Amino acid sequence: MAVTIKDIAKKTGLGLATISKYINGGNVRENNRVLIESAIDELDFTVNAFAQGLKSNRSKTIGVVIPELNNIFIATIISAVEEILRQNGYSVIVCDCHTDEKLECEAVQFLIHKMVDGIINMSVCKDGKHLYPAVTKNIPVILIDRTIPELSGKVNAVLIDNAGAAEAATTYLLNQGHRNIGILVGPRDVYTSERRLLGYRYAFDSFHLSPPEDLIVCSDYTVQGGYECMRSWLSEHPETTATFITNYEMTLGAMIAVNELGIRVPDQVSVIGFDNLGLSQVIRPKLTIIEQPLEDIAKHTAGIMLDKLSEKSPSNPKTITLGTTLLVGESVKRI
Amino acid sequence: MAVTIKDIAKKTGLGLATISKYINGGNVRENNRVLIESAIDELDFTVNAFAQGLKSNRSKTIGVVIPELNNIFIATIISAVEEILRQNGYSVIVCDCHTDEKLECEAVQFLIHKMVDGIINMSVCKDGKHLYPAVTKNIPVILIDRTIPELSGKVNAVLIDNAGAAEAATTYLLNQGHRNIGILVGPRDVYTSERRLLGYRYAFDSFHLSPPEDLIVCSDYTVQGGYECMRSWLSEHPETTATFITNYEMTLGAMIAVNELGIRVPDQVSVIGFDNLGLSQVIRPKLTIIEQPLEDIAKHTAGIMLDKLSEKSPSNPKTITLGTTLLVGESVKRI
DNA sequence: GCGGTAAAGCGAAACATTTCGCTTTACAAG
DNA sequence: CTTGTAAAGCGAAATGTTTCGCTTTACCGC
Repeated sequence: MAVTIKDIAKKTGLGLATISKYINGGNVRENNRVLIESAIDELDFTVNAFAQGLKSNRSKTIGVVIPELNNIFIATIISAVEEILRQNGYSVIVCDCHTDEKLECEAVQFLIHKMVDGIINMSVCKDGKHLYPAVTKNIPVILIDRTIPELSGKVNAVLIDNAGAAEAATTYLLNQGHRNIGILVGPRDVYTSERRLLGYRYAFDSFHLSPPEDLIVCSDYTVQGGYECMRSWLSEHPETTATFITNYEMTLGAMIAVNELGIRVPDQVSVIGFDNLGLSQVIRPKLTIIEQPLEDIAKHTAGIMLDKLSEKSPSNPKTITLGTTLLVGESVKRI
Repeated sequence: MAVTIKDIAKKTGLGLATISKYINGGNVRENNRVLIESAIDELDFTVNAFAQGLKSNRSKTIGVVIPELNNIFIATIISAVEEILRQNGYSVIVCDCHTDEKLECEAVQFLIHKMVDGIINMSVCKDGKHLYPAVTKNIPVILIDRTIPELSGKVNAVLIDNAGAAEAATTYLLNQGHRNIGILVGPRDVYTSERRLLGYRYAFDSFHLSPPEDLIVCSDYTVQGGYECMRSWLSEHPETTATFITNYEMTLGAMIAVNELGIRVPDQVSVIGFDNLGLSQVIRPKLTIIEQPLEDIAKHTAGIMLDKLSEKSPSNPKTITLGTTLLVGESVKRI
């Protein structure tokens, strides 16, 4: 039925090995190259990826396991990673585990069955057990955004300097004269959340001040969470002069709350948000925000993966930590 | 190196065909089943997907080609489709073509090389040429959200009743006494855009009225577009009493503009938005919106795909059109 | 205990490619 | 014209599964 390299060999009078060599980018005599190419065109040949995989044990496919596809921060990174990988001939299988550890664990096994050559994971599970099957089989793994101490030395990671980002934002607010600075972080046990809170405390430490513990709030990284928190800050803690919201969704929620209540930013309250995505650019006053280098995260992730897949002997895992930028807008007032 | 069914056959004393049968869910004598299962456990056997594919010519993989992964409407649908397909053993390869026809065309060929069993596509290309290679090879195709007349009868489609949705929204506004009703649609040549504008006109027709052509605006389905358009309506067309914004991003942009200008909704202007996603639920006043049945779109898409893949002889392509719901909130005033 | 029948089991061939270990070819220098 | 060498070409074996067309087994009712 289908056209195979045998047919190409027959048509050109060349051997199987030569056709195979041509396909895999090997050198072939010029006239034979022409011959092969015209035969391929004429018979409409395409190589059979199954047979290739069977021999080479490589699928040219990468598995991606994420907590929610339906999240612009995650989708933006994955979209950029996918683009680079596809340009290099790799397809990307996406598994959305809906922030469920069991589904995440199953997703990893599913991907291994599907013979993926590597796995990229923004992890839900804290101890990394779900990745053991991949590590055991020497499948390269790259953690993004969140690291897992138990897996240190076994897997790669591309992170951002969360503590540094939060410290920079908080320091900026302190330098502008603020002291009653609220911070809104995500769930207590999420890596980025912990680190961002830590950075906030560092900044106060540097100023030899204690942070206002009343104004430290853990929420859940959702719009709803940001909305509610901002309302309660404004009503229950009117002493709050500045707020630092540590992710995109919560920043939006907080700005909606502010708008609804008719509170003027930065006159009545200063705001530093997180992530320079879609809406951040439209909101007025122009937000002062921490910008994560999403494009760089994607580039490094794809780059490390391609490196690991092309190297003959396995090298040591890499961890890359990228810096963030404080984009100064008009949402912080000097007091 | 790897454990194969031969090893299982050897260990259990059974034949190759029996092991294969067991793996594929065939009947096996109870004691043999136990024997096979313990051998599989002991040797840590997993079937080799390449060899399976080579014989069966099926990858149990579906390709998805979309304009932007980084779009909550699209990501929500894909996430739900992926979940259902994965539960059925299918993996999903995502190709984000960044609203570029050339990339879209390449993505389809890429997926065919990757031996996908089916393709799901929210199409950028208007004439469907990019899908010919798939149609020719009898690979099932499902279009979502946007149809392509040229491909009618050759591919499946899951759509929503765009005209009906727009007609319902417009009729509602007319019934509330509005006449100067603005509509903001997407790019002129996008299917959903055309249909939604058509529905708007139908509604005016039913009332034996002509729509206010000044207030019909084409934008680009982005937050920025919604923001700018709402500002210009409010300043250049103060006669506007109601607006119908026909997608999620533009709805957000419009609401930001309204908030910034301190315009009261619905007292000064009534608004009907589109898509009951994330932010729509947080914005006050509670928006009156057209809700698309995202979950149903996903269910039907995955369902049709699984049907097509399991049927022995190819049946005629299906087109499903789903209805929308007008969720009445507090953003429309009776005048 | 026997015969009949449905279920279960079997081995070999086939799927399309890459790789191994050679042999052949081409071409330049002497 | 000969020789040496690097480049190119070659066929067979191997990869791990499913399918085909049978044969064997198990079990029921008589």
